[in-house]
Amino acid sequence: MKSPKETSLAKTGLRTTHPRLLILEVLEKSRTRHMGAEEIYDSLRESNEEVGLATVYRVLTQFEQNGLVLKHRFGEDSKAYYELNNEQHHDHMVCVECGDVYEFVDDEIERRQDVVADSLGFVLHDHSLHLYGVCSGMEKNGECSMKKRKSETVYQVESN
Amino acid sequence: MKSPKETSLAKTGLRTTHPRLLILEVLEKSRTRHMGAEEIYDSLRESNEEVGLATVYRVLTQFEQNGLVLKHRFGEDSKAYYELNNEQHHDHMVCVECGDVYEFVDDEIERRQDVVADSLGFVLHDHSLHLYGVCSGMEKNGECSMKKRKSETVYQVESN
DNA sequence: CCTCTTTTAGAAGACACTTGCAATTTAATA
DNA sequence: TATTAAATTGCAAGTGTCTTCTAAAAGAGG
Repeated sequence: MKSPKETSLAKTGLRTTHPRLLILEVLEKSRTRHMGAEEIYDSLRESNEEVGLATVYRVLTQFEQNGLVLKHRFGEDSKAYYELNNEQHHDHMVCVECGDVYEFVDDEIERRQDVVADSLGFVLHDHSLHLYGVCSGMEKNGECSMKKRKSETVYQVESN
Repeated sequence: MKSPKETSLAKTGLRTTHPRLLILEVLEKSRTRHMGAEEIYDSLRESNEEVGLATVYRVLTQFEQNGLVLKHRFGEDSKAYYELNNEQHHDHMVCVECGDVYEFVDDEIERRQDVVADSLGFVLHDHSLHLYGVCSGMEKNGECSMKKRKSETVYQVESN
């Protein structure tokens, strides 16, 4: 009997190892769904799980290559952030004060991107849209508005 | 009598130095308008101009802080690219095969970004939109379509 | 539980910058 | 055009993030 995590590893051909299961677990439990490699490493050490930093990097790279996670770079930040791939395409809105990341989709923007690529004579492969601003919590009272957020869903903007 | 480059340096309060003028010149002459620090450094050394790499980095940082240049990171590329700030906001379309960068604006996308930020309760400060694909030249015959391009203008997509 | 292959930890290395500091250059003033 | 104080530079050393090397350990099939 395989756990869901074992199943997803099996599908990629990657062996089920302790470090890989642990890293998936950390990503699942992540409040913001977006974590840096070092952050994942620290989180593991706090739970007294001995996983080397090099392994964390290696595993994340493998996960990305196998579509299990998505990798992003935000703003000037020179490090990468990883999120579990929920198979639902989305863009990112990042709070420049608290660092939290919100996910959204806007169909109109998606459509226009195709038009733009087309106009320029490109075959579009991929895109990344990052919005940077200050979230309502930080704006109002300096307290991150996402702290208490429980469920994580991609915000679908009304195409009004 | 000041040259345009001296004038723009003066406006920032930065002293007119040989390295700074040279770097502005290299950026002006750049075919793609988007260059990495090391690339600028190499270009200078090819013209027998002795400017240290650290200086190139330092100057580019100062230029960015003073609004003379814009800094971008594209895709997985871990290095930064710089372009002269032409004061006309634009997004980027990058060819994943030849590496060339095209600039464009789409008013509809700009508008929708405001709507999205608003819906999420954010005060929008900034954004970056990168489209990745294959340019027509590379797609057709493996030859970069931008090579012969002379004038560089921001492509304004029809808001059809 | 044996054997083969994959994976891991830790150390060393790579890459893209950044910083400390003494020497040089700039530019305001004499 | 000299003088001089402050800004700037070059080089070397240092950082942060990530990758690679190797011997040892752990998975998976028989």
